[in-house]
Amino acid sequence: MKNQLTHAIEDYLKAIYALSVEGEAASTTALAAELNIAPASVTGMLKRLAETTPPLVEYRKHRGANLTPDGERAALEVIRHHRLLETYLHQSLGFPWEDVHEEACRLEHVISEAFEERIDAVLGHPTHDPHGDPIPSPNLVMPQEASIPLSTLRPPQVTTIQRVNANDADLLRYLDEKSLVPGSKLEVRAFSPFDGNLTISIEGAEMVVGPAITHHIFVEEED
Amino acid sequence: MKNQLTHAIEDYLKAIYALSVEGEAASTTALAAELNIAPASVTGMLKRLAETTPPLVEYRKHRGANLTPDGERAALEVIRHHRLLETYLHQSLGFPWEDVHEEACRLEHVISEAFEERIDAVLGHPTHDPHGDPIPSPNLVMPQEASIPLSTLRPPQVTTIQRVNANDADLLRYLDEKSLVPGSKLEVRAFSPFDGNLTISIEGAEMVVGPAITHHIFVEEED
DNA sequence: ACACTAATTTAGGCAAGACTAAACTTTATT
DNA sequence: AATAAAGTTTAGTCTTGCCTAAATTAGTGT
Ligand SMILES: [Mn+2]
Ligand SMILES: [Mn+2]
Ligand SMILES: [Mn+2]
Ligand SMILES: [Mn+2]
Repeated sequence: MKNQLTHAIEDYLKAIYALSVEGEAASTTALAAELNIAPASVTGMLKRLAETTPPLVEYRKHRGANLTPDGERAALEVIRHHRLLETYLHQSLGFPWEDVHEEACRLEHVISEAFEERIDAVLGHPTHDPHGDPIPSPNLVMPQEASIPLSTLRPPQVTTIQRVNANDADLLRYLDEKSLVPGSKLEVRAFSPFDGNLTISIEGAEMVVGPAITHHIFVEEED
Repeated sequence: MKNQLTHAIEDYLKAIYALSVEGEAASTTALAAELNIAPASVTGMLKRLAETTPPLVEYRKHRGANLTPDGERAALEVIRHHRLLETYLHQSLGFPWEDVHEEACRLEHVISEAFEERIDAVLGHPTHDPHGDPIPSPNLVMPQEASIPLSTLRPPQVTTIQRVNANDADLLRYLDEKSLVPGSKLEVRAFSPFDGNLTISIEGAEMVVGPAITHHIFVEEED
């Protein structure tokens, strides 16, 4: 059962997990883009992943890939490592939040279960990483949470930032400066049609933010 | 200058460093034993390491390998990572000292300079790892320290444990139990010829230890 | 000097993971 | 339904890092 997965395989599984939300298969090109690998290479790897014992993905030519239960478990294990590491790097080692992803992406493949347990304990069993993404439980269940893009809100509206979905370090640094981080309360004051700008007030300050930003910020869902 | 070294290469350089104390070249077999790799494979790697730009080792057929200045710098960088990590795992994350080596051996190849600096700062710039080995300075100078095997002492003698040289986890666990760790003061009370046993008192307790143990314990040198 | 042994190298192979170029499907457009 | 565009797969190569078996070299004792 405990077959040693390579770093490469773990990254593939993680990417497939991320791209196959809602049961949709992850396409070859999407994976290639996500992983920065040529599409041809992805095809090769998907075939291998579908033929391991036990198979880690279900793969149909030209249709893309889905994780098998085994594959999903392996993916969640890596994601748990990743998110715990991000949290640890940020909270305990003082890494700026825009830097944690890259470091965690290397460490995630290498830490032992003992390491995982220790940082989990030191952090007090956190439920979310610094970007607001939920951390899978020790028995690998991913908490299901609903949130909607800030870009879809219309004034007047008060809400709280749940999650920030961005990889670009510069954008993350900017968001941090403006307090556009998980936990921040904000009020949507105005909406401009055509350009989709929102006027919001957050932490006492008022600001206008365009869709290139509001698209990446997820807030609590209304009832 | 900053060529990306692979994990495998880093482990070779570290092993060559360890085996080539006093300028002696590291032999193929010794490296093979240290790295758990077939001698033939070691030969192949040594040739590659001697032909990189810049060369990392100086290699002469049947004569073994020495590090070039570039190779030594790379080795010291990895050793610094390793020893800082061991210290961190032990002190900050509460890993038992017999487990830190294995974990550090994987992490050492993967942490960034930022990570290195953070844990160094959190630990207060430690000079020695949990086994008493000196940590190379940030600019990669290895402190030179003299110590002698406990097995060479003869009563009566009082000394302090400086360093423990062992990889076996069971032995390390045992030593820890008996307070045979760096920093412990001890008194050599008696020596048995033929079997080489030493009677020592440490932390109030008296005990007899054989050469299989005293060989691995290094104490401060007399003047 | 010679032969035996231990250490080392050579030769040939394999698996993982990547790439490019070319061929082929699927999907979208007209 | 025909065709163009986009997406995907096949085929062939490369590098890294390891392996085993066989050949060779160095070192030692006589
Ligand atoms: Mn990764
Ligand atoms: Mn884990
Ligand atoms: Mn290592
Ligand atoms: Mn470093």
